[in-house]
Amino acid sequence: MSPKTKARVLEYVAQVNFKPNFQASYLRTQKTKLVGVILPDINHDFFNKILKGIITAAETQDYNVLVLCSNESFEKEVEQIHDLLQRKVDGIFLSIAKNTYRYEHLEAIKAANVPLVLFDRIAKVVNSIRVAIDDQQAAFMATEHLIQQGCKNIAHFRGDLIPQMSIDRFLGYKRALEHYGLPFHKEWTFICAENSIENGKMNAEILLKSAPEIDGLFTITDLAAVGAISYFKEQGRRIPKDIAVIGFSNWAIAPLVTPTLSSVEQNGYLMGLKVVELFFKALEKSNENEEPPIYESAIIPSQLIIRDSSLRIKN
Amino acid sequence: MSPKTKARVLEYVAQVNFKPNFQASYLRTQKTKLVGVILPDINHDFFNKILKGIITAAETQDYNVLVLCSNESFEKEVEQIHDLLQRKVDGIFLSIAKNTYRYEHLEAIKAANVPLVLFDRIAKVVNSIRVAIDDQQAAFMATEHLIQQGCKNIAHFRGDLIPQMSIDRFLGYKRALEHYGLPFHKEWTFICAENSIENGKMNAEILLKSAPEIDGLFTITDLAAVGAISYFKEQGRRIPKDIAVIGFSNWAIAPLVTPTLSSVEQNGYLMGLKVVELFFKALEKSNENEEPPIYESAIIPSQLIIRDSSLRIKN
DNA sequence: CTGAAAGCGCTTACAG
DNA sequence: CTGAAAGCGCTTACAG
Repeated sequence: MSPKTKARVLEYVAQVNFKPNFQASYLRTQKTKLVGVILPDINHDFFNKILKGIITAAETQDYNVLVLCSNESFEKEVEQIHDLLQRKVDGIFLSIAKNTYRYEHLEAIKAANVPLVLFDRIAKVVNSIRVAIDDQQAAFMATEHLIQQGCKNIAHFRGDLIPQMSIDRFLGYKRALEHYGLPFHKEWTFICAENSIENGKMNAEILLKSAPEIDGLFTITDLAAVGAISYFKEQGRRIPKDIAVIGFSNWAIAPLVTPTLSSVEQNGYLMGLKVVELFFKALEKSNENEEPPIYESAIIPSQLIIRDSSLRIKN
Repeated sequence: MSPKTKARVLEYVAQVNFKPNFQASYLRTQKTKLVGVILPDINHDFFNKILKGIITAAETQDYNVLVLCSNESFEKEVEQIHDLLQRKVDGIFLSIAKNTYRYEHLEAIKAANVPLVLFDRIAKVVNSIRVAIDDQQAAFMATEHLIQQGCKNIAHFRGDLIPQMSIDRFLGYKRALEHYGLPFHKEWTFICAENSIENGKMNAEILLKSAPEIDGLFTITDLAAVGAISYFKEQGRRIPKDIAVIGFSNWAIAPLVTPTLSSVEQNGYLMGLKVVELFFKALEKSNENEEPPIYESAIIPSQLIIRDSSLRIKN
């Protein structure tokens, strides 16, 4: 091909704006430039921030993101994993559903040699790339804060029994009580089966009737805290003077409710960026074909956001 | 092939759980079973509900959804449309960015013979499938409600000048004033350039200083309403007695703020389902190859949610 | 260095 | 009705 011809061809390519067809190039390269994300919930502040981080970071490398929603259903999660494998995505990012306790579907991902990144809702028994916050430590901080505000009888609304994050936040709460020499009453821990205001309200009612001496509450979600506060107020308890409350996740509603809600901020956007970063690293390494693979993990820092619902001592 | 062999083959197929490779079958069928969605914003209650509807409906037909975010940028939107076309998605669902006022990129979609569904943020000049609410009518209802609550001097915080929805809500407001014989003061209409509480606060300050006689406010978003209310309260105005306020979109925060915020509920989930439904219809029709194509549209009903911020007359 | 050919995993049109 | 072959749009290994 003469340089002249070459120039003409290149010019033509630019002119018609030729772009290779990803679908076709897959057959040779075995790369789809697609990643799949499975979220347990879509109408969810925190997962949305993560999603935004994932989409933003993926785009920088010409990756597109398939978004699926398991609706907190284990069966759906399994099905969707297999759909994504069939799609031949280059990576799968998963936050596991609340009632997922078996992990064959995750092993299938590994068997297919597809990088798996677990985020936020991770499974400790599955070896994989992980991005999460240190829930235990964050819950410790939140409980410690209530103690420092003078609370002596601190209750906890936890999540379901299975999810690791729910266990860890509970353990952080318990550890803080022990650390500061406060008694742990197991009947002051309630389960919020679903993430809703109503659930928080309901638990608050049972709690207050059985243990009126409560003066502090740490809840696994902000919605539960909002529900609890609304019940406490109905019952004439002053927040934070009679009962100090702190939630978790720092949802958009936290600064808007009355009193404004203290919470633990998790940087979801950063978490999303990190998920993609570790995925790209794994992709590179997969070329080197190390055996056994080494899975990187990342802990995203979380921080206390103190607002009116727990602030008794002002300076 | 003997029936026996056939049975054995089918058995084997079931046994190894054979699934065709979508990527490869595309080459022949020219169908990717992928649709692309471009949202102007991801951390956004309403768009999230739409997204959930889209993902849910698409899944029932084995379609997967690529989610992109234009971040309200026209340039990004153009780029992402071309990415999706390169991906050979079977359909594109778009809610256009605030500052989009040229539509060559949408014409490119049509030229590529890819069904386009515009939702929520539609462009009236582009002929395509559309799913939206009747913004003008909804804004009329909201303003009418304030009038019925006895407001005489009603201000409006509108959106940017370009988006159709922003224009329509403004027109609905204006039409209601006219219909009920109230004067329209153009200096009582303010632009909320961004969807934030701060913006609402800021506009409320200017408004109250220039027109202290204001006794009603209709805002284009709930966040703007929340901001305005907080400023009014700081200034000692009682809500709704001195100033009645109604927002738009009925975000999750609306029932949680104090006073609870009246708003216009838009059923985002239903809108998402409808987007996919009209897309599937268009797919079927495209086989019939009608010329010129007829674009179906759907109007999703919206409804007033009256809460404390505007309710003066209780019965 | 260049260019033609093979092959990725399917589907479909066609020959037998 | 069955089965072999062609072809979708790329990339890559290879022959010239």
